[in-house]
Amino acid sequence: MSEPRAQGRHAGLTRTLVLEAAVSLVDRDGAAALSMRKLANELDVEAMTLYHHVKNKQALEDALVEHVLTESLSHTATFTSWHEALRIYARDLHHGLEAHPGTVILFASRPGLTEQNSAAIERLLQMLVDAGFDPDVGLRIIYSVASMIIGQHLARPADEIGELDDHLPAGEFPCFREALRSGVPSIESRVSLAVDALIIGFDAIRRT
Amino acid sequence: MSEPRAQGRHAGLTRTLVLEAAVSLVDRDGAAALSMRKLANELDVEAMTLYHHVKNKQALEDALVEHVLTESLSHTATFTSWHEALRIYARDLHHGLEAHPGTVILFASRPGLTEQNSAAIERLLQMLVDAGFDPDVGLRIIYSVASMIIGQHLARPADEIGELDDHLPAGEFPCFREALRSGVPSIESRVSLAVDALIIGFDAIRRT
DNA sequence: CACGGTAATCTTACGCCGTAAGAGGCGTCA
DNA sequence: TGACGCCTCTTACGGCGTAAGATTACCGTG
Repeated sequence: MSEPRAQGRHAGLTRTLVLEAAVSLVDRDGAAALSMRKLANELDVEAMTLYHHVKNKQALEDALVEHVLTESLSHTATFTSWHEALRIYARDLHHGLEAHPGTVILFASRPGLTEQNSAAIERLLQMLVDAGFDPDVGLRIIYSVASMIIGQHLARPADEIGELDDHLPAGEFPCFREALRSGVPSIESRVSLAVDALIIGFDAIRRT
Repeated sequence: MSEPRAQGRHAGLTRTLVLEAAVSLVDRDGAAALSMRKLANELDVEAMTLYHHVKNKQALEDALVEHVLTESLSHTATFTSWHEALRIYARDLHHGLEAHPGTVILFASRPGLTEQNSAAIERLLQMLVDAGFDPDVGLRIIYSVASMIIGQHLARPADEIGELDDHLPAGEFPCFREALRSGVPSIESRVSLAVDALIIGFDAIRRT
């Protein structure tokens, strides 16, 4: 909010500072509100200045995805079973997206194969193969868990169902309404049920 | 591509024509390439003309989601079991997204509680409740399946892994590489495995 | 046929957006 | 001191969604 800086006056900007400001902005206002100009404004800088610290907007978005993944998948615990490993991967991803809900839509449009994520996948695959899964089945298992978590975070039943509950003829969709008696299902309850089911199912498939 | 029409000259536009052109454009160039101006251009019309047929761009995107859902969930078969019902719901959604891959990202950002979808959910819930699931568990089951399908369609391993396979030190990620020996996992194989696992898991949960 | 209303279309304009091109001050090191 | 390179700003372009309003064709009524 200060006065415009003369050309050449350093602002002390850093790639890290840029990314942190971007995460804050996205957490506060959502990914749709992320623009180079708004982000620059938050940093008291002109938009073009950002291009010295990130290649372009797409690279910035990739970096945000990487930031969230690095933050959530950082620990290098060793696991006692593939169940536990999968469950912890799911939990970490879930918590990361919960901490930065605005970034979910970025996960939906960017690859997400960061260093951290590849390493986590490698560790998971190792455990799955050791447990008797074919490597390609193991990979599909990991994709299933990650896809499900991201998909669940994209779905906002609260947003969707609010309207439904109102402008419906009251006699329609009795089961749907009954299912909502105790409120809209929380993301925790949805993720938890799906992770449980997937792991039970994978275990059964392993034994065939 | 004809000459500009004088004001007031009718172009014979229809909401349906607009939506069909939008689906074609998105199927051809992706959702990011959908703009009111480009869509208008496809229809030989000025951008503002479209606003007589759709409220705004967001409503247009909602309508595209509805279009795909209506197309894929249209049939009203009766099912013999909740397994079968879930499986067919998953298959229909999967086929719909496969037919219009460009729209997947719209499913990720828009609610998607269309008439067709609500009706399909109601039918599914009915079967799940009859089979002994609590209504709220049934709803979470449906959310799990839908989220997983959409998440799987958002993930493009081919895009992601191509680069990985190249710029990696060749000694790293041995399991990951091994899992890719027979190629990147197809979306069919990923969806199929995940649907199987989910249904086995839900069945086990039901019996507890 | 005349006429008036309504629906469909175009025109113009505004404030956003990403970013290409280039100018200018500052620190550093020879 | 001078030269160079880094960081920052300025300007500009073409694209975006869409508000406001002008223009014309069509249709129902007398």
